[in-house]
Amino acid sequence: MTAFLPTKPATLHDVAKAAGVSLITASRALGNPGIVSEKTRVRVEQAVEATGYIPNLLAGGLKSKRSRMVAGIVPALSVSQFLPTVQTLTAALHEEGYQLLLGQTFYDAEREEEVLAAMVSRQPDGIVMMGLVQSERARERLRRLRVPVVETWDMSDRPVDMVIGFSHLKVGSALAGYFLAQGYERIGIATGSDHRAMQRREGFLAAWGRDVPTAVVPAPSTLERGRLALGELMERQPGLQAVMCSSDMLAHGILVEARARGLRVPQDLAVTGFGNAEFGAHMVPSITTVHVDGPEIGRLAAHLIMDRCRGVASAQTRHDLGFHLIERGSTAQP
Amino acid sequence: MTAFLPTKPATLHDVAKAAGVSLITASRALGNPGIVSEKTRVRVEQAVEATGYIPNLLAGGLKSKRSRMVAGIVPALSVSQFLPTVQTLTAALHEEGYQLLLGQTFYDAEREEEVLAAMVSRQPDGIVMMGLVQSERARERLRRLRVPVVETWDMSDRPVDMVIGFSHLKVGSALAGYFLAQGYERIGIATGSDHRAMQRREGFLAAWGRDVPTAVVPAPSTLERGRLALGELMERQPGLQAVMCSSDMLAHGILVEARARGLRVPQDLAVTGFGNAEFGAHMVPSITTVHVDGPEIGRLAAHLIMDRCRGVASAQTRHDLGFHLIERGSTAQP
DNA sequence: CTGTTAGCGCCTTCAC
DNA sequence: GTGAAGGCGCTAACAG
Repeated sequence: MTAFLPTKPATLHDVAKAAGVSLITASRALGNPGIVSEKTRVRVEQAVEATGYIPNLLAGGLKSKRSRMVAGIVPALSVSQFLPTVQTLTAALHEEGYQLLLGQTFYDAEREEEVLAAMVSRQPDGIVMMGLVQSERARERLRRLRVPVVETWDMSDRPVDMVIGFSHLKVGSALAGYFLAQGYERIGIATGSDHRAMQRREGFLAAWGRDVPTAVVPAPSTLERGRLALGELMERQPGLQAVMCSSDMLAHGILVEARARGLRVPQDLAVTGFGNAEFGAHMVPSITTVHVDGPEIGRLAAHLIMDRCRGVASAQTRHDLGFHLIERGSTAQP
Repeated sequence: MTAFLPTKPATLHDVAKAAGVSLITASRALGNPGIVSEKTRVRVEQAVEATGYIPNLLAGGLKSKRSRMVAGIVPALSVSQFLPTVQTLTAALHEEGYQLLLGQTFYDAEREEEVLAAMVSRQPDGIVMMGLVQSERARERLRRLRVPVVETWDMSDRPVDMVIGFSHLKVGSALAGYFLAQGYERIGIATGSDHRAMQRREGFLAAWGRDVPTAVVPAPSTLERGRLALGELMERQPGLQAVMCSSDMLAHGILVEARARGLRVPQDLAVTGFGNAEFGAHMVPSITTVHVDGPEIGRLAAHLIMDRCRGVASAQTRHDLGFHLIERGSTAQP
């Protein structure tokens, strides 16, 4: 009946007219079907079909103050560490009619502020950060904003709002404990330069008790940089027995370089990674690593934010998901 | 002066009052500084500082019909193939004050329609798809919408709107040509089940001239599945000499499994991948692969969409970026 | 260069 | 259960 050429997209007003009800009734039939009569609801739904109506969520958000968008901020999309988290976050939000706005900081505090400002302008119902918010100014602004903020992949006594993650210091000390138990003495560290990797190094050193030659590689952590790191460490530490790496890809590079130099792993050189990437479990030798439940971080972040939006906030602001060490062939004989 | 407690966030109205100008002048001072007087601009900027004003882009978008958001849709974030594209897309959009809304289809046509509908409700100024839009219904809807749509990582005679990519058929036939030139005879294919990988297989078979044993692995393509695929292919093709893989990670799995079985690469078994992942260049042996300029796809997509928004659209709707084969150690002696 | 007027499309508040 | 106003925050379109 109202099948005009779609010169102008249909608005709720058109739907209401087609259904013979008022605008607000049409709105309720779609947004809160329980409170209108069955008959009305059906007629409105038919009118939606007939008009090809697509709701404008921007307009809805303007009045209702709920944009149904969540900002998700990563250092860079190429940091594969965070991908499972972003994936489940996006999927869980989608289930509830929320969408993710993606931003990248490139490990730069200034860009972080810029990206956060850009996100905030879009009135997100929540903000999920991979890592802690670096800039103190940004932390302060976010606090004032009264928007749920979830920092992830780290732990803090003083989060902006909520935090889901684990202690990188403890990961480091757990690895040091493992190295000690294995009896390694001349060791090295190959690490990315980001805050979290450096925290793991700190934790390692604290438990290890003395300084350790360290090759710091710029982001992103690639296989090639792992290879170069081994070269550097072997020069600096004669008789190198074991290397702790800040990612599985760096560890992979160490394995490749070790083989190229004729070193047997783990007999001549032991290697550990971080992140439990899929490939590490199935290589030969497989890579000893630290596992963190990345997907769960994303799911939990989504739910914490959506609960806040619904007003069913829990008091718990710190969620420590822990980690565990997975011993594999790169440090131990099968 | 107006440093009240931030009970209500400042609006442009507050800024205008603080600056002693009208609302619209304040709007122009921020959105189009060139057309107001220097003095006015400075006063408005000071008022912004004083009030802590943060623009509400939702409200602006409602009136101006420009949301300054672009939808970016991937099969899944874990498909690392697309990451460089999404990364540059997001970054290029950010430069111009646009943000990316992220969606995932999980290779499912129904979810694709769902995600597109959700995105469209947010009034994006453009839509970037990784891959072609599958569902015919969704294609038709997108056409009506009069929103710039860029399909990527593929080529089509009949894109919804614009397409940036290359021909997967040609990639396949190029690989077959290479296999023929190398003199391989008993070969196999290990491939993901997605449309693009299957197109490469089709192209390969067409140029190869006869059927080839194929191990189809479910998404995502992992190292483990590569290992399993080699087992399957060796059973089905005695004397296997070479395997074409649909991704570098699958090829990596083949290499691992080959070594585990005591096969030398490339002497006993040659392997090719796809995507030119960083690790493939630096492993030993390095992986022969097909390179595609993923970052450029993202940049170009961003610019095509932003040009359309500015009305400076070019007539070219198909952008074939091509590809090239990179010969490395997994098929050739150094 | 600046201001007034009139909405964008929807949802909240209050009536009926 | 339904409806009539009014306004969310901002910006096009005209005027001055």
